[in-house]
Amino acid sequence: MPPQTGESTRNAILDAAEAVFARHGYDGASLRAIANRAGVNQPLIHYHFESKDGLFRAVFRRRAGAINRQREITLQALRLESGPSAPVLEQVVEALLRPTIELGHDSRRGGRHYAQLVVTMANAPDDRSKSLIAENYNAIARTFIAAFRECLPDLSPADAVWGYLHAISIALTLMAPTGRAGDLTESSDSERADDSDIEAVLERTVPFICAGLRALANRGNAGRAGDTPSPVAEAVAGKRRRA
Amino acid sequence: MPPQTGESTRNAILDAAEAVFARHGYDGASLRAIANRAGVNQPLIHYHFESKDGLFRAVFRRRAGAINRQREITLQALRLESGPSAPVLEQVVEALLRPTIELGHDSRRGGRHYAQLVVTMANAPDDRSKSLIAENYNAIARTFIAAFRECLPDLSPADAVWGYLHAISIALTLMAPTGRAGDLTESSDSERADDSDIEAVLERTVPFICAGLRALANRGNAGRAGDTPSPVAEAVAGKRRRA
DNA sequence: TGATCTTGACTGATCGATAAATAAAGATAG
DNA sequence: CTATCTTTATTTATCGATCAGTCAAGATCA
Repeated sequence: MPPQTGESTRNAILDAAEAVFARHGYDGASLRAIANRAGVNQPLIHYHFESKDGLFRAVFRRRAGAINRQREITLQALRLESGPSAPVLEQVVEALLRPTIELGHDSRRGGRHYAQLVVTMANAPDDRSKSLIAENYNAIARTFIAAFRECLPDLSPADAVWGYLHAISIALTLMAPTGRAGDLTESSDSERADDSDIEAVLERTVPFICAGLRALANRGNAGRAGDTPSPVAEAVAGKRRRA
Repeated sequence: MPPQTGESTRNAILDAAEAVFARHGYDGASLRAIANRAGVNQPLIHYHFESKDGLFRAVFRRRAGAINRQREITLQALRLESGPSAPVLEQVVEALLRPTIELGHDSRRGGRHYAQLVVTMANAPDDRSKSLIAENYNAIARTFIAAFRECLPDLSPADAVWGYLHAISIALTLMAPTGRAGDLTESSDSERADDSDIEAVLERTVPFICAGLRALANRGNAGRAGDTPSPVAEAVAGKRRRA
């Protein structure tokens, strides 16, 4: 094979690595399998990326910025649009979710594989995963936690953190569609739960998260006022000390 | 070493395997590391569990039933308590969450390690993970999806599935506390977000999920009535076709 | 000429798995 | 009560395969 631009083979290796790492994890992925999938030979990976660890970090670095840049641009636009008042919570939550979900559903490019990789790493306990997640996602987390509190002034700092983590938990699962939603739909049901339709997913998920965030904001200052439809506080707090 | 009862060494191996699998994943875990941690030698694992895969499945099987049994017992008690009317949604959601969160915070026994294992497997794309998750958690999923619809008659079957998946996404993340909640709290904040306090976590998470479920139930039939505090539908549905 | 890529061979380590020997406990028989 | 056999539990030693990483020697293009 004649030498390519250099950049194109690099990307071919990264694409292959993204897919193999996503499917088999860091330890389960072999450089031989990656080289084979990329149509190159194994020493070339060391030529370009030094080591297996270097390749893994390169895979992550290539995609990491893109999502967060898109999130921040959208959020900035929402701030301009709303002027001095706070932006609409629904739009803020959508700005947080949409880039990840769209990437996860992008099967032409390797987006789906990267999505799977992030989901796994976000919940992995090893140092490599934790450091890469923190490096790439703590800044954007703080940005959106602050935005939540702009929309909901009653939301305490700690509750904003919890709300963000809940939102991200949901978003991560939606990034890597497994088809489980369809599996759990009974055959007798009129409509199937389809995790491949981005807009349908967002129309169900954004209101879910926004309602949850508003509930956190109203927690405490609603107190024992009778306007909440159920005896929530006692049921949760008072119950259980015996299993 | 004299031969033990057999059962005690089996459990020692399972405990060690649970911890090592949780930390390094299936491929990253070596039978030698597991044997070393268990205080036995490596071939004994094959004597008791046939193969690495057999050991892994045994680890999973040992814990899988316990959580779901506890969930079903609690749900059954709620049904008896409420009589002919539907049980309180908050209590149903708590019945779903509490066993997993308690297990994840149980550091004396290996519960924390198993929790970490489940979180990883729930989002992993390989066949072993998917089949084990489906075998052990699809039945309980259908039970709680049905319970949600009892509490919220307006909740469509598909929305109940989505609500359940969202709830489980959150619960899974809470099972394996990473301390990220504390990391994301600013030092200036009055209260820290602490993921180690089970009751505090539940008091924030149960209302979040219940509010989300109710929002899904009210989706559509609330329509353009002015009682919802924000222009939700248009903002989510109409926006975006340009990035 | 120099950057890019291929080929092939090799190292040292580690992996899952197996075979064979052994030690203790329990049953059985004289 | 004791000698023998069986079963279960465990160890030592080792096999073949595979892994990441290295090196040397060349090939192909700009």
